Amino acid sequence: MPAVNSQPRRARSGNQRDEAARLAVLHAADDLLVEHGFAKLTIEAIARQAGVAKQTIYRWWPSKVEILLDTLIEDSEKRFAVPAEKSTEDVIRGYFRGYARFVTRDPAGKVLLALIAEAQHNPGTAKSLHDRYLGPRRELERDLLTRGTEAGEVSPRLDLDAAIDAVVGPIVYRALTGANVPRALVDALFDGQLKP
Amino acid sequence: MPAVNSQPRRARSGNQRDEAARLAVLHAADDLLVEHGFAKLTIEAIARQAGVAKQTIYRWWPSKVEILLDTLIEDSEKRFAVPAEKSTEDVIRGYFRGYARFVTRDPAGKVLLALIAEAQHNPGTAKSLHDRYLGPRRELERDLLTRGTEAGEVSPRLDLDAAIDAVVGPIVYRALTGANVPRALVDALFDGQLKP
Amino acid sequence: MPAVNSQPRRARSGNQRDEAARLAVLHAADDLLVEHGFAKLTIEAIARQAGVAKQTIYRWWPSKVEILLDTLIEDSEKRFAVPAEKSTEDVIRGYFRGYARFVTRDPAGKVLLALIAEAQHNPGTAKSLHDRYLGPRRELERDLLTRGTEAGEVSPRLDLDAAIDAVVGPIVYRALTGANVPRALVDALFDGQLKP
Amino acid sequence: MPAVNSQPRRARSGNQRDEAARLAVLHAADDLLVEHGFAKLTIEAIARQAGVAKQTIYRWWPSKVEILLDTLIEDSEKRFAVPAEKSTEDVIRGYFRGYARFVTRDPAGKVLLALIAEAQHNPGTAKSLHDRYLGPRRELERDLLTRGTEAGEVSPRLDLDAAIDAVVGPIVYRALTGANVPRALVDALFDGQLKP
DNA sequence: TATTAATCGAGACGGTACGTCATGTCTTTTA
DNA sequence: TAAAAGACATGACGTACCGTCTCGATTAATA
Repeated sequence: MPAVNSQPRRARSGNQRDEAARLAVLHAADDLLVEHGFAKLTIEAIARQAGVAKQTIYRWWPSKVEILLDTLIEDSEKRFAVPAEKSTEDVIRGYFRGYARFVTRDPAGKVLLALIAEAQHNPGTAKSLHDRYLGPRRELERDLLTRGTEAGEVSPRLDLDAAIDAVVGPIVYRALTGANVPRALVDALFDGQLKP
Repeated sequence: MPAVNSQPRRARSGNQRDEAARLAVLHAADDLLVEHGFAKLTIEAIARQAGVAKQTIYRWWPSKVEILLDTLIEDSEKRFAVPAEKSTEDVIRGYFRGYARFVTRDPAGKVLLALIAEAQHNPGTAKSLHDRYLGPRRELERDLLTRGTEAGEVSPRLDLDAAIDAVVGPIVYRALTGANVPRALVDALFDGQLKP
Repeated sequence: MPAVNSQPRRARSGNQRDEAARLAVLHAADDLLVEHGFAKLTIEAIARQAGVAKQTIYRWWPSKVEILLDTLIEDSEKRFAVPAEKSTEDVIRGYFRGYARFVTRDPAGKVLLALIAEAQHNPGTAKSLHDRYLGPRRELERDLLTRGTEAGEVSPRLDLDAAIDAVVGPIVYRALTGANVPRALVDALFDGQLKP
Repeated sequence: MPAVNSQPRRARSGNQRDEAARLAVLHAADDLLVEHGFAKLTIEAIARQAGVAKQTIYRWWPSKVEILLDTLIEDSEKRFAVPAEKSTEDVIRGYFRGYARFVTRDPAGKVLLALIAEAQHNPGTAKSLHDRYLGPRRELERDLLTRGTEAGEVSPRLDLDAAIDAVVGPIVYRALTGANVPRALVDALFDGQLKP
């Protein structure tokens, strides 16, 4: 059964990890999740879609969760990075708007929702999700808000983590329950928690 | 493989649905979820644990999600009902405190988290969860808040659904990510959204 | 992937073992061995060819060796039974001629050679082959020769097992090494060992 | 995973074939066959055991059968050569006694049995076994017996190949079926076929 | 004294088959 | 007619080897 993606691909590079295979797996996982849902996201299907041997997947990823984390981390960085420099009110507000857009309208955001979901079923997923995604990102978010607070741009009503959860929580919860998250709602949450 | 739960049980009742079998399935599902996690919650395992034939499960429930919804609805009603009468500030505040307790500390609350999770993987689950649980409950929550607003006990900053999500969202999000939800946090959310 | 053998087949018979499935497996094993050789005789291929689930095979046979033993026992009985009644010289001589024909010219005889071969690779196969085929058959052969000796029809030069091996050994050895076994050779072995 | 056999070994010899690697492979194959049986005799296991890269094996041997043939030919020559000079009755009788000892009691004899077995599963093996082992050896055996016949030391009842098979066949057959081959049996076969 | 060419260990790769498990459907037997 | 029992086709799981390949290192013969 040949690869589904058609480009010539594959300059097999001997002893070294094959970057083309790595990308094929990540894209296949992404595609399958978006097109057919998590239930159809099996290792066999990924291998089939990517034109890759199952063993190649098992060699590099301990589970499909880690594959999804890899795609999530890459996609998040591109579409949804935590601003590392400026901490003005508008930048911070824009970050949360971007968050809402990511989890409700960007196909890549489905990966985050799927991983939060999977973490309920599987303690290992929970740990990986925290260690590799939620934890590091939260660190950056805290930095962002700390800098904003010091600059007098924002002023959280609650302790930092609680304040972030008070904004992010409703966004994610609505995404998980299939509701939309209009920009006005994000702004209201932001104003309520960070601009009082 | 005989039933795990030991009582003699089962006066097989021919013509009528066997209530003992129904209860055995619900308890088995609950037990398995709490003790071994969602991953081990298979139809086969439920049948084994309940000492029931698979077909008996398939006859009465279209999927294991509906089994869990049955247990969730029963358990919610017992431990976590939406107050139908009084709508004082304290009652409403108490309701959200109960919500937080349910999803973070009550084993039965794990069922709700598991169903929210499963809904990400499976559109049918999403529909059932809304139609049978989230929707009806939200209706009651809206009533509760409406009565509270009319009585001048609370005064939501946002439209009703958004206001409820602004309180429930952070609670559920923290539960989903394994964080605790101290009573003080619930109170702060409540005060911020409903008492301004 | 549908069954290869085409008849409508399969009136699935619920609680009871499905005889059609059993036969389909035996025939598929036989066919594959004869047409493609032992190397292609995998459980997956048998399942495919028989239009049967792998699990159905694993449910009833501990290994493909036992499948082959089943076919060998049935086929041997039909084509190559040990004469149970008469023990005249001609009957006994005819038996050994039949033996030679079976292992060198009958496709079903390939199964015996394959099992002797597999027994070298696998102690479990060796045990099964003895317990289910070689042992019982040797018992009957000993009876046959004992009756023949008592009737004065034959007179073995060696003890019974050695005498039988002195005739059967060359036949099987030549079959295993791809040589033919002409009738005259069988007769010469018979005359040399049993008619001196 | 380092080599299992411990000596420092291997002064990698650049341009030339590495004799140490060749021997390591042969010994590893022998060891694995004797200690763990044919089933565990995989190319990967040989490479592991020998501390050699798989490619080194594939470079020099087309299959593991050829490896075994190499060891068999060397070991046969040492322990079990066809007498090239004298052809007295005792020498010939001794040869067959040695044959029996080799296939039933010498670990190296297991290799011959394994190859006869493998030849049933694989036509390529059958050809190699004949071309490189059975054929040349049979040639020598015919010479031996021819010289013995001319010297009046033996007098076969059958044509040469049949006579040899009438002695060797029972020996090998009993070895294949796990029976012992006492010296007296060899002598009886020898006397019956070659001394009448 | 470089350069070339073949060897070696290592190990990634696309595959096939393994034996196990859960799915949802079906049938028989028992009460 | 409900329920226990369990056979069945389907298909994913994670593992083991297959035979091919490409690397970087080593070493002998050649230029």
